[in-house]
Amino acid sequence: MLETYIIEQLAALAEYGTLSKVSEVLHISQPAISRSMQKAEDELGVSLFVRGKNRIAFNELGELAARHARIVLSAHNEMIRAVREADRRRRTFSYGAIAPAPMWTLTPLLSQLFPGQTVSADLQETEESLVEGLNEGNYNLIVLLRPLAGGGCYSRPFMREKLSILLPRTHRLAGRKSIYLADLSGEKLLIHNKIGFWYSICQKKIPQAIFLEQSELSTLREIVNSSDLPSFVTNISDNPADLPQNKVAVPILDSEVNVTFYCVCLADRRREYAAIFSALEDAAQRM
Amino acid sequence: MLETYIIEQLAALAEYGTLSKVSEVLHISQPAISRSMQKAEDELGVSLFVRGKNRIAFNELGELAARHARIVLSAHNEMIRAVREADRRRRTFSYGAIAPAPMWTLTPLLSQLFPGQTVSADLQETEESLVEGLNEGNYNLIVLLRPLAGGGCYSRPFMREKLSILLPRTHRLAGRKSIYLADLSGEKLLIHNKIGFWYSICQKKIPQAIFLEQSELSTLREIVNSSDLPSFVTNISDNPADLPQNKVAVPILDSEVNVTFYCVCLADRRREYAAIFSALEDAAQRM
DNA sequence: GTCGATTACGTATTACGTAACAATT
DNA sequence: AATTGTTACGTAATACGTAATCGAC
Repeated sequence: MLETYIIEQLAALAEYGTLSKVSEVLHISQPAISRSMQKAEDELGVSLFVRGKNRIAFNELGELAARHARIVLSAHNEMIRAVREADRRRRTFSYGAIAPAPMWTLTPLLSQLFPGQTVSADLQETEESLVEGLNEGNYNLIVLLRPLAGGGCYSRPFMREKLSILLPRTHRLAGRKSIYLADLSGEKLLIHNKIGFWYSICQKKIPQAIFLEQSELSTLREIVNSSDLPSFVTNISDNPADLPQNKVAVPILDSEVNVTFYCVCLADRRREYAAIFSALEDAAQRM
Repeated sequence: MLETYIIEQLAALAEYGTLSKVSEVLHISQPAISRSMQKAEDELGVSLFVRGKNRIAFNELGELAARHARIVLSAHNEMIRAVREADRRRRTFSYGAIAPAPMWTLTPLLSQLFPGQTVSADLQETEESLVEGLNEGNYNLIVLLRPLAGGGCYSRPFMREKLSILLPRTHRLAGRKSIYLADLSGEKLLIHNKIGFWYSICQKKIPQAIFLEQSELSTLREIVNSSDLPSFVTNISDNPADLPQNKVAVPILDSEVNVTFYCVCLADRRREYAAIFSALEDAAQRM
């Protein structure tokens, strides 16, 4: 029986050509490699090399053995990779979402429901990548803007989010009861760039607007508070009572920015995740 | 890195269920197996088992690891098998023949031409199995009754063999210059049963004959010499001068039993085996 | 009481590195 | 002189078996 370390060294010799090169790549002394190759021949009961006084090279059988060594090694590495990967998945609850708001509710909830597991949240801009991740097992759960029909999935609504524009009371639109995104044409707007699907919607529907992007949320808040530029708020991200005195939030009526989020999991996980859905139910009722 | 012996024991545990069973199957002590499994977990950095006080069972990750262990082991065994098989092929010259006569010439010749190699001869009754064996690499060379067209093969005739019937001078057919197999209808015939294609030809073409079979050639000769039953001789197997005084050899005219043998090898071996073919040429001229 | 698994411990194996050597470039 | 491979030798790692322990059937 050939031990793995010998097979590894055999494959390395095929790759690097000389024992000395193998020894420095694998951080093993040169004589050790030499002995390993002798042992390989001994265990196989076969000559694998043509040896000069200071040269070693594969013969035909050696080439064959080296090709097989690569195969064995790749199966070996795949074994280790697969087991570790399965373990990682077993101990992390990973979900993806189309927007940040649901994550503020979901992450704490999941941490509470699965105390042993790490909760990993992933913000994506497109629903396709989320659905793909769900089907490939990369996500235990995903949050979309619509229920996912068929495909062995189970969907459930759990949260509504409505976008408003935060305007200084002196702004030309501050008196409006409501507006459309199109009304903001030409404005300079402060915007967070890690907001999932919102970002592309706003880019698309506000003609000639200038977006002043900021990736740090706390920094963005400071800038919002200290400037007169319009920015976005939602019913979830911002409590109406906490808004600055000198500003007013005007609801935006476009249907694209008044959304319901849906939790989606694979159908065969529905039972396992029942606790999540009932907890979301409770949370929705308190909202 | 998981050493092979650990992977082997892991796979064995999946197969036999308990450490003690594995220990007796692999002839290793029970504590050794226990430690190996702990080491497997340690190296993978993952828990593979659910342990009771005197019970061990795979968990989900363990099942996965065991499945992969089987894969790794089969690649490992295939490596050893392939190398040893290639070595065996490298050191044996193996050929197959449709009849025994060519082997009497070929085997000594090949032993002489390839002194380092063992010559292995294989008698087959059908040409199909020979051609298949040639194409699969089981035979370096085969001997057929016809040249093999196409298929990347090279064919060369090297020997004729003609069948006669050996009759006591008192036999009703002993005076004939020649006969056909059909003339032997109803006879009791002594026959060797390891004669390749001859056997099925005779069975087929002599109606109502009774074949007294004998597998030992020397025994057959004795019986032939001490009885009055007809038997077969050929120009190759039997020198006319050595025939018993009280018997006569009558040629058989059926074309199926007056044959030319052809040596066939794969076309890309033609150069390598050139020495064989030229030696056969010489032998044929001396014949 | 037997069977199955683990721990403890001493032993034997063995894989390793260092050093020395031989031969090629 | 620098590089490459092998042999010799002492050491350190480690895989092993035996014995003992602890529970479960």
